[in-house]
Amino acid sequence: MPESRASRDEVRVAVSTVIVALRPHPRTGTSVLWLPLVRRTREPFAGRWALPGGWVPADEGLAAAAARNLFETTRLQPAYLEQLYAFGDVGRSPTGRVVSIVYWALVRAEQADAASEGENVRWVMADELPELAFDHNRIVEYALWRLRTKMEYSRIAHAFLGETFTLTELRHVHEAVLGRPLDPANFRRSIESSPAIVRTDERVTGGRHRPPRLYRYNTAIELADNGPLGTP
Amino acid sequence: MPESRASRDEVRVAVSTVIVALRPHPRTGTSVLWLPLVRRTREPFAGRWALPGGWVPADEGLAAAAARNLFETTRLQPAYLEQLYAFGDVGRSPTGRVVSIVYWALVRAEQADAASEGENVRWVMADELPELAFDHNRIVEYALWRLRTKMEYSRIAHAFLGETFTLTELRHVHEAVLGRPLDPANFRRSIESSPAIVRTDERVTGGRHRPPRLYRYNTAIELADNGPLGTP
DNA sequence: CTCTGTTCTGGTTATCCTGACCTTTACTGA
DNA sequence: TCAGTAAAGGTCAGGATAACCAGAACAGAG
Repeated sequence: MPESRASRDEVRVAVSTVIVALRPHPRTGTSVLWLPLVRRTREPFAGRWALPGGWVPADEGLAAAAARNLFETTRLQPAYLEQLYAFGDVGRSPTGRVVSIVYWALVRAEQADAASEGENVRWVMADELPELAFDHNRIVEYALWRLRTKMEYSRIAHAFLGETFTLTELRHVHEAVLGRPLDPANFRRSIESSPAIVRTDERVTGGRHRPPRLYRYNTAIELADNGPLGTP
Repeated sequence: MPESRASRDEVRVAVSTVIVALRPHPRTGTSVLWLPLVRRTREPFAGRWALPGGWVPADEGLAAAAARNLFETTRLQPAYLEQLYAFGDVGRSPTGRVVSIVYWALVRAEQADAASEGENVRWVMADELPELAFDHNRIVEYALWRLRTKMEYSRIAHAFLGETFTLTELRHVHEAVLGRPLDPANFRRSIESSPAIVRTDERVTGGRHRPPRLYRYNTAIELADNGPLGTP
């Protein structure tokens, strides 16, 4: 939520985005969830960390406004963007009534590494969040819950990976999101029975082990069932 | 969406509600989904049917505004109210930019029967909708999809029934929502294995058959997993 | 060249869940 | 007393899942 233009009898509309990336834990090295925060430069909550966002102009769609604000503050262009929830309690902002349409985005690890991290943008681990401005802690909590439940029936893991990937890479994404280890053999079976992911003939050599095959998403199949809205 | 107060550079916030009730089909007699529509009295779309709704005042929460608008236009007080989606495309309304926070509500059959149905409020079957104002057909379509997918893991069927109910009544609710018949024996097993619904010792006599037992929801258990927001 | 550690890959088994179907029970109304 | 109806409970096969085991294929050390 950006600067305030307080006024009575007016409901202002903002967009905020919860962005999630997969990066290694600094100590254990296992992949965990990270998200970028921006430092607020104005009141209210000046100096506090918050989710990237801004006001919605009259001539721009909600998703477009979320993506634009995200790019302007962090230079990130997410591989996945989905509406999460509209937060509109009366007391959310001390400077007037604000309804925030919150979006939820995933970025690939390469993008996250290349993203500008300066004075006012910082990546933090999802389970080590500081106290955020407004009700943003609650928003992040809800976003992570949605991520965990959605992973099961959708192909959102795709957003974290490149065009091709090994089964172990894909399994690491699932493990990071779900927070528990998965059996490699069973995971392989569940993926190979799904038409959304196809095996290629390519292999990856160079590791001290049997070379794994590369897989890719089957773009012809749309498995994620988001209902009549397509990608709501 | 109510009357327009067109102005440039301003994003107005409205709430609309998709309300669903279970009532018998006029010919077949089986229970199907119905929803109440209100006739628009002003431009744009004057004379067309639309979802009940209105503007959000600065001092009222989103869910509260949805419930109040719903009561004022239809006298309905839903047993269940949940946020569905925020629709905010630029061209939704011909009279300026409007972001509609759409809620989704269920009412019991008794309430639906007692509801005022006059010149400007009419109940229609979900699969025989007329052409609605704005993008409301698309909104209803999405709401019904959510209802069908959510029925599986939640206790929302409760909203359609009273305190106690027989398994057949509960099964009829599920059948109406899913649109297909369910095996009574298997349905019984799935319900009895769930801790959310408990069997009482009461029976219902009067039918020309073995008297069924009454069941009730276990209020101590919160099975519906709506995440950290509780009832988002 | 052989050995070893690692991960990939495929297979087996027990278990749970689901759907389809059948039988018995218990009531009302003719 | 009988017929009709729906409740209630049981069986059984098939599919999905989880846990576990074993061989295959590489890189690097010695």
